[in-house]
Amino acid sequence: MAVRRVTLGDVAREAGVSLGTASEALSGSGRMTETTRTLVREAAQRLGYRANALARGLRTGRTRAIGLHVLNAADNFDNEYFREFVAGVADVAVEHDYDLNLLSSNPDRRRVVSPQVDGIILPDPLATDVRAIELLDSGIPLVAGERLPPGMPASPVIGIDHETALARLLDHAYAAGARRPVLLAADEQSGWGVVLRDVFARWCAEHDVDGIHTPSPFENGRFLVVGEEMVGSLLTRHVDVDLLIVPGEHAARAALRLIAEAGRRVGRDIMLAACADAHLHEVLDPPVTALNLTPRLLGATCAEALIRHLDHGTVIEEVTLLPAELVTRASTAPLAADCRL
Amino acid sequence: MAVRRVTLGDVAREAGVSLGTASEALSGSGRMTETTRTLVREAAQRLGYRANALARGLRTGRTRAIGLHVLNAADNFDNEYFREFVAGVADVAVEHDYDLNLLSSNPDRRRVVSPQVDGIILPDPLATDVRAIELLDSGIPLVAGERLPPGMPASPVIGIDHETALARLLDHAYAAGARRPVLLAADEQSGWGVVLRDVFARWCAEHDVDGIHTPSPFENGRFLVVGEEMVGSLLTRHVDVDLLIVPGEHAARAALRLIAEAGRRVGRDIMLAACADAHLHEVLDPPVTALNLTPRLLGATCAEALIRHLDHGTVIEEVTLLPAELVTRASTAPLAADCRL
DNA sequence: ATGAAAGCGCTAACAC
DNA sequence: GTGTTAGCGCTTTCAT
Repeated sequence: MAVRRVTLGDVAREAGVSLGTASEALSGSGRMTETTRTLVREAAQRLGYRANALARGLRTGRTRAIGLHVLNAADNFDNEYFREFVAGVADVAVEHDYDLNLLSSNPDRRRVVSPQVDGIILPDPLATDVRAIELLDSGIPLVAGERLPPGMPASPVIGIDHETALARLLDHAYAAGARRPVLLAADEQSGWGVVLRDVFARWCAEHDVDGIHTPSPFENGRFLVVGEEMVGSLLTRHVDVDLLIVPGEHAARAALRLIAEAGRRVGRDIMLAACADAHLHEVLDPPVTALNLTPRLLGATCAEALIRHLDHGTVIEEVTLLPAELVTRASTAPLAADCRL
Repeated sequence: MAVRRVTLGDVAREAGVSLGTASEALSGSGRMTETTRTLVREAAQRLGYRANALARGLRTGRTRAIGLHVLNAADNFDNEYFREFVAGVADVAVEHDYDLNLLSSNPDRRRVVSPQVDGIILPDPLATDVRAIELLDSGIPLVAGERLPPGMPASPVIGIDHETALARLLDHAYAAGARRPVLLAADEQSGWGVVLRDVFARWCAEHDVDGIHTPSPFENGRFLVVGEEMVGSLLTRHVDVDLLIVPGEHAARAALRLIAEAGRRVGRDIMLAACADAHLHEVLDPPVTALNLTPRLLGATCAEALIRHLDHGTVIEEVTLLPAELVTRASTAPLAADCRL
């Protein structure tokens, strides 16, 4: 099982030089005859030498790996948003020859070993996530991929300009006749939820509109179950709701069904929109308006900033916000004249 | 930037014991007074000690991380199949407190450091993938998540029983009137492609059916571009095609559009099915029949086997095949009587 | 230009 | 029961 690995010592012996020389020859550093260098290179090649990353890391304090904190892999991968974020990070990591470590994360249990990574990306930090807090406190270079909820240790953040995006969505729906909006969004444990709540409240006040905000569990496949009664009771309690804003594609799909079951029709007497776009929205019936949060770009930007910091010491800005784009589809078509408040 | 980390030496000094004692106290091994043990534990707690995984790994030869080889992260994450696979692996890794390393993989360049993982999962090995071959040869415990294409170094495999599944799909379509099937599937670089090709050929021979097999690029979002002319020309060259089998959801969606553009109607004069199911198939119009390859289960099974091997030395079977389920939907409804060959 | 040697933080074998 | 020590494979001074 344990294969005897070829070490640098083996290479040095094979090449007839000392350990230190072999090391420098391969790393390309320092002063050296081209002759010895190629000699060592050939020996390494011949033996199939591959440096032991652990030993190197122990010595240098660098691992050439970045960590991606994942709170609950199974649920998170259900979201296109998260998948795209990971893809963006992975893309950039590969490009810079960094490994990507999905940091295992049972939220209840503290880590007993420190993660063997040079830097960490923390997508969608949650206030209740013990491990995330641990990572924030660890002193390892870190960038949060979305704003931090209140109460968490500070950190550089790269996030989305939800303020502008949500306002634009609300404006769009308002123009189409919506006067009684409901926002189903992540709760205050997430920075996303906090921002959306605030923007929504402010917008409603400014437009003298009586909006309803209902914190909902984080968007994923389970929304189908959890959201069921939430949306159902909403629609029966507030029969005049004419705009339902849900977190993402799973909720949108569920909402579409629930709205139909409530005897209402999206595109005629009620609108539906999602805060995070996904391909699924294009094929739903009707297609669902959403905010394109450019998660792949966001992930890539986080990784880019982190790696640049690690490789060149570049300082990461305290807060960077990327714009989001409103993608309008049939689900927010103007209400029929006889359905307007 | 580089934070002075707390080492085991610090803990030992704080607790007033020696290094070795501190180590054993924390790892819970061997003989020891409860008193000293708690003494050390408390000191570690007080100092916020976190073991250095690198040093431990160097010493023990174990890292408690498994590697997942990803050929092209961006493309792969487009597929529900792959995402689910990763989610399954991640789930099990977390459960056993293993970290999951997405092994960065520029296929053209050899790795210069050996991956710091105890074992490797190789989903969908491709014959052309230099890094995959390298990993197979590395001697690191490995399990392939799908059968290996011919010519690759041997390895334990956990895959899907595509033989039974595809035959079942073909039988189903045959019963619904299909007599002129086309299989668009991965090419011979992938084990999946090879199996599908063989099964398809055998089935066609047995049923005296004139099937067409066209190797296609691996299923992902780019199918929309690549598959366009492929499907288009197929439909014009062979106007009597009455069953189109595509790799996955992206191809299915594209095919639906292309078939419509060719003036034909799925569910009436032509059938459509996919080799790998996805949620998208449920919401397409019409919903698309597909084989549920249970990718999450497959990923989990791979991880389970690998970790059991690493933790307990359990031998991994040479080949394990998981069953796939045929999920029939409207896209393979019986052909209208006047459209049958 | 090259060799020798120290030491990164940890575990395990061996003294006491 | 606990302390001492060697050494995992590597990089990096410091001599030569």
